Amino acid sequence: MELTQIYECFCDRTRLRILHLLAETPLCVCHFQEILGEPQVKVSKHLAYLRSRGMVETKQEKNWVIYSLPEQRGRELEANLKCLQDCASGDPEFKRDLRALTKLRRRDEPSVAIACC
Amino acid sequence: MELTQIYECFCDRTRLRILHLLAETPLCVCHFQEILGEPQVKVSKHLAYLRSRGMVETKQEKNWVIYSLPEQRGRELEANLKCLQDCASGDPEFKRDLRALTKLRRRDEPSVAIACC
DNA sequence: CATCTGTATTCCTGTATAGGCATATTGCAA
DNA sequence: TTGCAATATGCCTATACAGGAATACAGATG
Repeated sequence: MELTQIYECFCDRTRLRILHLLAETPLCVCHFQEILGEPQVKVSKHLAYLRSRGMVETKQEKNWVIYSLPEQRGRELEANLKCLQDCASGDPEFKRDLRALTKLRRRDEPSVAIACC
Repeated sequence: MELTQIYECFCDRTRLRILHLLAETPLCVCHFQEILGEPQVKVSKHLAYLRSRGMVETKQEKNWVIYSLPEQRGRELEANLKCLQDCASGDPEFKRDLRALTKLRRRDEPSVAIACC
């Protein structure tokens, strides 16, 4: 994956929030909708953008599509994801997202990524 | 500086090469032209882009304009610049740029950033 | 089959950029 | 002053998104 492609994926706030969440756990579209508070189209399009660039992978689970970070990540992607996590730790919005995720996981325990919505 | 703004600056190869060089030393426009092998307009415009976003600072030195990274860098910028340096170390083009810089500095010693071209 | 749910896509409009060419600008030197 | 060197800017065209509205599609369920 080209370095600039990584940064192209990173240069939108919604996509950053998505990737930040995915660093924590795989998620389906409706989870993103709920946590980010963004309309379905917007979320879906950004996910498509990320997928078209190999930044995320998908897996069909019944009616849902589960997004996750790729299993195999290049050195550069790995470094930048780590850097993002570091930067995110000081940002109120990212922290809020993480709290929302935690609450949602507690609610849906134990099968988060399956019976997701 | 907003995190996404950093990534917007990072998502063009020419700008990445510029920033990678600036992490080493301040430089004037014609140095960039020479090292990058890109036309003056292109270099100048990318530098203007970076300056308009506070990613670089300038200083007039006689007939030349010396560009440098800002003295004060936020935590996020610092982290991402470091990450960029790390990623660049494995990229042939970035390495070539660095070699070209070294050669140019040797040639222009000792007053690199002054009698620059 | 009919329908519902979750997700993707198409069409549209507005905005941002990339990069080239020509030209402007600024400071210095003869 | 005239001219040159270094740099910036305006105008142009092509391309890429962002985001909303409406619609399509696919799988599950009744």
